Amino acid sequence: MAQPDKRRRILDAAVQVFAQFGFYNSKVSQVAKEAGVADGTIYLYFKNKDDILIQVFVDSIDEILRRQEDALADIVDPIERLSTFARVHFDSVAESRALAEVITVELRQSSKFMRNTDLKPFGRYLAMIAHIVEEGQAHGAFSSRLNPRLAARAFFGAIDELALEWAMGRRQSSLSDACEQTVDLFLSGLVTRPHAN
Amino acid sequence: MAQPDKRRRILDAAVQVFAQFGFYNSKVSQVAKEAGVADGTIYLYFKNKDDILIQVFVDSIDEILRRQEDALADIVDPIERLSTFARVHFDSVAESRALAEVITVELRQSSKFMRNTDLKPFGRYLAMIAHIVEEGQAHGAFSSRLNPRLAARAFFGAIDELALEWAMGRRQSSLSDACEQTVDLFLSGLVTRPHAN
Amino acid sequence: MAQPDKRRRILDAAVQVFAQFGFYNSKVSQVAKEAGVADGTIYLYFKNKDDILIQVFVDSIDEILRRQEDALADIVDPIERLSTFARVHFDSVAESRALAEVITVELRQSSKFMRNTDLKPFGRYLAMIAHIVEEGQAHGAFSSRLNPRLAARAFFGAIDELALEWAMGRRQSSLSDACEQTVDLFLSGLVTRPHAN
Amino acid sequence: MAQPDKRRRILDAAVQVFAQFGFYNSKVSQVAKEAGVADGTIYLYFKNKDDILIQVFVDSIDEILRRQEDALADIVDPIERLSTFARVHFDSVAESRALAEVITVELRQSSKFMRNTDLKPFGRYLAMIAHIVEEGQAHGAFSSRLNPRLAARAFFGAIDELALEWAMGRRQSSLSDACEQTVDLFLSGLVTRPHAN
DNA sequence: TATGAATGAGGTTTCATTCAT
DNA sequence: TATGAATGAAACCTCATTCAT
Repeated sequence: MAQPDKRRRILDAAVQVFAQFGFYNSKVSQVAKEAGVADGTIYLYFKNKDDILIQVFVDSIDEILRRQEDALADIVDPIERLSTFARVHFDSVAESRALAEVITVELRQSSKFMRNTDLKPFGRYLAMIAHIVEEGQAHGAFSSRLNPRLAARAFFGAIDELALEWAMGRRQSSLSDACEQTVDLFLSGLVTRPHAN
Repeated sequence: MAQPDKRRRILDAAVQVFAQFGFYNSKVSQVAKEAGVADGTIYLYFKNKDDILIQVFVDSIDEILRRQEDALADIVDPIERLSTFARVHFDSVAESRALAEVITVELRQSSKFMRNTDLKPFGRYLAMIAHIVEEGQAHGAFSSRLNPRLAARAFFGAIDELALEWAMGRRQSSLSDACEQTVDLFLSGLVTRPHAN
Repeated sequence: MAQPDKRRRILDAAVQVFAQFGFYNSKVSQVAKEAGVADGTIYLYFKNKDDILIQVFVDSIDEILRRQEDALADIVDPIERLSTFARVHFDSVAESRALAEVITVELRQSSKFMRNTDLKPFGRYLAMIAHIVEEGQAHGAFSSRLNPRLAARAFFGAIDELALEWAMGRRQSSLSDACEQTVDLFLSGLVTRPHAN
Repeated sequence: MAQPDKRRRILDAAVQVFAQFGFYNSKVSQVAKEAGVADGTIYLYFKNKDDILIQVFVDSIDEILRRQEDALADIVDPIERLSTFARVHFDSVAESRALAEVITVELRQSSKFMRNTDLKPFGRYLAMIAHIVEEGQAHGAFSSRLNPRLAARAFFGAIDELALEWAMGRRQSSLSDACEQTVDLFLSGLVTRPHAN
């Protein structure tokens, strides 16, 4: 008792356990044990097991969204904005491989979750990318041929897949390399004229 | 009596059920009912519930691999090869939204599945893309700056994410558009000189 | 097909399988495989799984009863009759350890079987012993203090337990020794005056 | 809520249910109902259904072993020791016919149980008898012709069979009579000179 | 707030038995 | 007679959730 934030400890424990066993193969009692609380205590902070996963996701996306906003605040060049976005994403994922696995793998898993209105944060994340693309198009820096939402989705898919590869432990190069190359790949396709890298 | 291929009927039923409810929220008895067989019959053809999902995946990838090989057989131009690959992928996915959902969503879900040696077909799928990239680099058509495996993974992530968006029913444009734009995006990044589209 | 006695083969197979796995842990399909017949064939010769065990028992007891009757036919001395009985029992058991295990272990297992009227043969077996004791008492060779049925039951328990020990593979002496000593032990208690052995 | 010892209540319930229906024909839910607990509660105290039977056995043998040790503590005469042993055994069995049936019938049933190392208590029980015989032989009270382990096993078989007869409800005389006669029978065979009964 | 023993609904799986061939 | 694919009832066991303390 007396730990300042029990909710936080449960969420952290959940990330570890879900990453190792998968959401549906994880037991609430495992999470409780990892968090050092009683099983019943979980239900003082979360509605049910699903809710733990949702909160993990919401909290994580919120945190990354905050970081993205901070990082992008002073950048105006569209190309630099997109490349910064990718780097912040990779850096965030790199902080916790377990978290990366949970948000990229577990969450897609069920339409129940994906269709959940509480997952709007994910929509906001995609919208953020799309917005960067639109800005770039407005600036004339990005090709106007592309549908911003599709480009955003494809961009997210690419960086997420690379983060997943890294998280699953089959990485054959550093996250940093992956980041650079992905950005490179995409920027070439986006910019009206291939940027001199 | 009994329809000729009961195994096939069970797999098809499983795809429908898993797509609708998610693997872990699907009951074996639902699959049996959908397939029009008794619960026990499932276990004459599959080791257990997990095995059904694995076989869905293996069979599907095998089928798509076959299609890709057929489609690519006579194409030599690297750019065209990659764009054909993407189109075949989208076309395959378009055939069964349920199957798309299952192979893109359910399968990531558990490292238990992803690490399973039976899932080597997925590795072959990625290798196929990487190979196309390498050929392109050898031909001088694709930039040699890129790590083929990373590029393959990113490419797969992008097209898979778009297929997922389409499958999950939030598509705001046709699969066909998505295909075209993704290819466009990537090819611009890959080719040594931006191709005139 | 064409095997002369399929019923016999199924019974023999059942003895082997039941002895190894225990009745309730044996599968009808195992018995069928061991007997080299199809699962369904079993049901042409036996009402159900229980019936197989009952028939194993009935057949075995019938066989031993026949042997006992043959062996005892020409013996009149009560002491010799009892010692012969024990020897025939041990010899029969020694012929098939599997059979010994089935009839001594599996059959007690369920009151369902023990109370079954089809198990009368077991009653006949006990009655045979009791009869030998009664004759001995009439001849004045055995003490009349004893209740023949109790003595029969105790005698059976003793030789059966030794047969079980032997069958279960923890025997530390030969069946033959066990036989001799048991008879010795009992005869000393039965005879009006300790016989000179 | 919750009687002090739920484990005890489950064991007692199990004895009743197993005795009536046989182990393999008993359902865990029957035991739970008889014990007045939920099905799942069983698994807080026992690993699985098999474990319940094993614990019934281990607990019972432990209890009887304790009684035997108490009863034999002050007795030195070998003949009296053996006859006391038999009486304690019969008395223990007489306390609960259901328990008698379970420990004598169900437990033999499966080599899985008999070969289980947890059943060492049964070995200790046999060793106790063998020890009494050895002491008797050392004292010169019992014939040295006999192998103590064989005699112990035969003795156990005899008293157990009589206890079983009594438990199964076909008893034609009292347990007390059975006890007396068995002891009588055996002692006559064991003692160097027939004791004056 | 916190606990953790108890609950009990319900899923996966087994396997004796059937029956069309 | 013989087969063996198919059946489907039912049991064991798990585990998310509750609630008395």
